[in-house]
Order: sequence, then C-alpha cells, then structure tokens
Amino acid sequence: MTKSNTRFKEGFNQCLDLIDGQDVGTELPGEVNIAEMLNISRTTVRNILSSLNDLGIIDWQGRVKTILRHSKKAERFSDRETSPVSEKIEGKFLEWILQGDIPPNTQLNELELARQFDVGTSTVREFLISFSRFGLIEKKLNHRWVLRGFTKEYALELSYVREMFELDAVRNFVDFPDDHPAWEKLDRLEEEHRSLLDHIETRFSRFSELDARFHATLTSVSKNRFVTEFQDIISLIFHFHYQWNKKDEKERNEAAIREHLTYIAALRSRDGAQIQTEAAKHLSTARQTLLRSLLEN
Amino acid sequence: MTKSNTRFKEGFNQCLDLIDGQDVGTELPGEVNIAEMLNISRTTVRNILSSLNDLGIIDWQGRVKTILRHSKKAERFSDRETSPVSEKIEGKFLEWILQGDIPPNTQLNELELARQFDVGTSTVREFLISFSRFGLIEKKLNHRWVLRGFTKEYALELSYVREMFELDAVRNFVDFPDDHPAWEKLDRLEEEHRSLLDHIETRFSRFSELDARFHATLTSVSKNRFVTEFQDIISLIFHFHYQWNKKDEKERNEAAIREHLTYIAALRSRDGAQIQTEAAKHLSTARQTLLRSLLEN
DNA sequence: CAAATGTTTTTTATTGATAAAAATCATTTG
DNA sequence: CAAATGATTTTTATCAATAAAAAACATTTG
Repeated sequence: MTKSNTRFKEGFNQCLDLIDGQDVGTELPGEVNIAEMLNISRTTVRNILSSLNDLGIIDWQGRVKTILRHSKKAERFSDRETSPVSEKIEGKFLEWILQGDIPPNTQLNELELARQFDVGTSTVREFLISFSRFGLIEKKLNHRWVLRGFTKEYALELSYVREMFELDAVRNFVDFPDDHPAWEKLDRLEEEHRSLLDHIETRFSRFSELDARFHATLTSVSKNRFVTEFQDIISLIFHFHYQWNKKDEKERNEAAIREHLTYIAALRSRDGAQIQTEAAKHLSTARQTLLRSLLEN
Repeated sequence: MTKSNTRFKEGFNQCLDLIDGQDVGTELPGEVNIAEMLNISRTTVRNILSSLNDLGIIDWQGRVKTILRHSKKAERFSDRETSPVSEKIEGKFLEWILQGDIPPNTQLNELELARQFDVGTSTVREFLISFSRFGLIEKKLNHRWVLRGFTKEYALELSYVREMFELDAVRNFVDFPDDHPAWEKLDRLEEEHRSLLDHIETRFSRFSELDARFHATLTSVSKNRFVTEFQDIISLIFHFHYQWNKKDEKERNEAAIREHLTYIAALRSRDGAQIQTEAAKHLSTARQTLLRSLLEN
C-alpha cells in the first residue's frame, strides 16, 4: 500500500450527504465549488464525481452533473476508513498508553508498534517524533523510545505550565476595549455554556469539546505560537482524559460549567485581581480532577 | 545507502586519540571499558578494533590488544563524516533559513530539500516534523510545509515565553538551602565566567556555549519537562544567532558576562525582588540583542 | 564463577519506490 | 474573456528493504 485514499473516501461520503439532501434530477454545483465546500482539491472531487457516475448515482457529462438517485447505506465508506493513517495511529497510541497499564520506562519498539497498529514502520517513526512534543515519550539517538508514562509528575508538570500560560493570558482582558473581538467570542461561549447547563442531564458529555474551545479562546489572546501549541497538547490530553474517566462525569462537568461562568463574569468585570482569583480557582480544579483520575486508575 | 556509520567513524577517531596518547607496546583496556568510554555499543567497538587491527595500528588477539604504532593524520575520518545525517541536516537547514534571505511564507518541498541537503526524502520529512517544535515552520495535512520565518514576531514570541519560564524558575532560589546542589553548579559557572572575562580578548567566542549552560542550569530547577524542552529551543536558536551575528561580538559578550555575574550575585543574595530585577534586566538585554541582529540583517 | 570475549538476534537509521492528492497549465464554453 | 472543465505535473503519505548499531545470548578464561 502507499498513500491511503481517506480524503477520497471522506469526500465521497460528504458528497452522498449533499446528494441525499436534494431531489433526484437536481444538478450539482461546479467542481471548484464542491472542492471548496469539502475542503479538498479539485483533483479529488473529480475522482469522486467519476466514481459517483460509475455507480449510477449521478450522470456526469462535462459541466452537467445530474442526480440520478439517492445513496444506499452500503455505498458509504465506514468511519474507520475515512481518517488518515497518521491520525488513526494517534488515537490508538494514546488509548494504548492512557488506558492500558503500561508501566513507566517501558521501551517502545518501532516494528512492534507498526505491527500492533497495522501501519508501516516509517509511519510509526514519524508519529513518535511528532508525538514526542507531548512529553510522554522520549528517545536518545540510536537508542529506543522510552515511555515516560502518564504519571502524576506528568499531570503536575503539564498543569503547571498550563496555569502559567493561562494566568498570564487572561491578564490581557483587563485592557481590552468594548469592541475587542474577544468579548464577542466570550458571549457566544457563555451562551453555549448556559444552553449546556439547561440540558445537563442528557448532554453532559458534550462539555469536553466546549471546555477545549473555552480555554483555547482564552490563551489565544496571547498571540504566541508556543502558547497556542501548548494549548493543543492540553486539549488532546484532556480530551482523552474525559473519554476515559467517566466517574461522576455529569457532576464534574456541571461544576466545571459553573466555574467557567463565574470565570467569564470575572473577565467581564475587568478586575485584574478577581480575574486571577477565578482563573486560579478553576485551573486548580482542573488539575485536581486530572490528578484524581490518575490515582483512581 | 542505508544507516550511516557515523558512530563507527567517530568512535574510530576517538580510539586513535586514545592510542596516540599512549606508548607503542601498551595494551588497550577491555571492550566493555572502551564502549563505556566512547558511549557506544560493544558491537561498534569490536568493529573499530577489527578495523584498527587490519590497518596494523594494533594487534588484536582475543583479550590482548597491543598498540603497534601511532596514527597518521590521513587515517582519521573528517569531521564532516562523523555526525549522523539527521544532525547534519539540522545545521544545514538552520543555516539556510537563518542566513539565507528566504522570505516568510515560502513553501518548502520535501524532495527539493532532500536534493539540496543530499539526503533521502524520509529523512527530510522526519527532520521537518521534529523541527516544527521550533515554531519556524508549519504544515497542514496533505499540504506543503510553510516557512513562517525567523521574523521579529518569532523573536518576540520566543523571548516572551523564555522570560516567563526563567523568571518563574529563579523564584525557587530564594528558598534553596545552603547545601542545595544548584549553588555548587552556580559556583562553577561563576568561576568559568570570571575565567572567560580574564581572557575576553581572545576567547570571547566561547561565551555562546557558556551562556546556554548558564540559562539551562537556571531553568532546570523547575524540574518541568516542558520548560526544559523549551530551553533546548532557546539554546539552538541562540547558538545559531551567535554564529551568525558577529557584529560587536566581543563587546556584547563581555557585557553579557558582567550581567550574568550580577545575576548570580542576586541569586546568592536570596532576595526575591533583586533576583527578579536582575533576571529581567539580563533577559531584556538578550531579547534586544536578538531583535537587533534581525533588523540589521 | 565473574568478567571478558565471541556469536546471534533485534532494533534503528536511512533510502527509494509508488499511489493519492494537490497544484499547475491548457482548453473549452457560455 | 472569465469561469469552468480537462489534462498534466508536482508533491505528499505510506510502505518495505537493508546496513549500522544495539542488545541479548553463549562461551571462554583467569
């Protein structure tokens, strides 16, 4: 195998959505248009159209693409097929080290991981290199990769930098004028928080994603690439942490939402001291939640 | 070609040093011993010994390795040959983007870089991935790498985080007891600074390396892997910056040494406020030097 | 029998090949 | 002739092969 055609498959599915949402006989938009909609190249769009044509779902003649019929369930590609190898391995690897009980200082071996995740060794290699920025694995030249492990130390070191960055970033809010775009973003975030709180019984698990966006919004005002990149690490770690630690999830999330709301109010107050207090309070809760889940596991 | 034998070559040269430092007729130590000295595996040591034997430099029979003669200059491998491909490419790439006038947002292409640096595409790929943590390049899936460039913004963002980390780290010194190992390290560093100052006329260019060690020592007390890793980025950037910006080098370095000495004195005083003042002063100088070199170039 | 050497196995570093996807250039058409 | 399509070129994602280096195992020797 070489480069996997996950973009094609994902785009194909999205095209089916597009087609099924319209009546038979309707015409599809131009290639450039579709490419922009799906955020892929025209080359791939044309491959998809060609495939749809072969399947008899559309009739494609030059610039006229007529919908002949809607799709059948079996014609779609499964979710598993639509994400690139490099993305898949990330999920599998994180699951492996966060869920499995792999002890710290375990040595990793590229070939074995390649077999385990069913990908080539170079892919594993590239993944490990890019993943090393998370601080969970480490290697020296001509030596093996070593899993440092998702330990208490890790959680503390991660939280420490997180708090430093975020406490610093929110200092900016004191001086933001009323028309600063950050306020508008905050308005929308607050709304989403309130709406989630109203439906907390059923939708509590959606908090994970909102949490990531909330903190990313706060630190993004730093306009510092190192801060932003670090926030990505935070997001991924917390994302997996949420997936994994289901105990008291609803209660924890509800409490966190309330803390976010107080935090937002503090930011709006433009009172530096109050902002720091609320920020520190919430970040401390987050740190403790992360730590507790480690000890329980 | 496959894996390059730079470890062998470097080890070979080091063995020649060892041999030339002793009289003909002397015996070399055991394989394990040599391996530990050179920090390579015994396998490689044996290959080196075998090669030395073939060249008639030693006589190797079982555990007896007798020095037959000293080495000739031509028998050594050149410096160029003794660093692994992955290291070489880093230097070449940094030189290329820091020295050359590559404008920001230039698109990089793996194949072209591979040709330019005379390595395989996968090596380039792996390098770019690992290098991306420096924040100088960026890429999106299925798209090209983009050089963000060594710009004023870069220098400012880098300095900002650096200052945050170091100002935070040195806060620890206030509470360190007299027998904390950090003081001893500081003693030795101070000595090196004074010695360098005494020979500033001729040795001023050695400051670069000392500077890196000084700041690494300070931030290392944070015992935080993210801080440590960031310090590596700082070191490399400053290393190249020093190599490149030769204007007023002696004066700049002398001034920096004096600032370091004041900084060290402040740390010893255990006076939190004074430490922050001196740290901020020196870090600000460093930031400005970095910025100025950018504008001049 | 512990420490050194000898031998074999495992693992990494590096390369080049190839299909997918993007980007570019050329042609058509309203 | 601008916008769309058609055709071609460039570039990336992924894999598998191989020599160097490390690690593990086996044997010798003082």
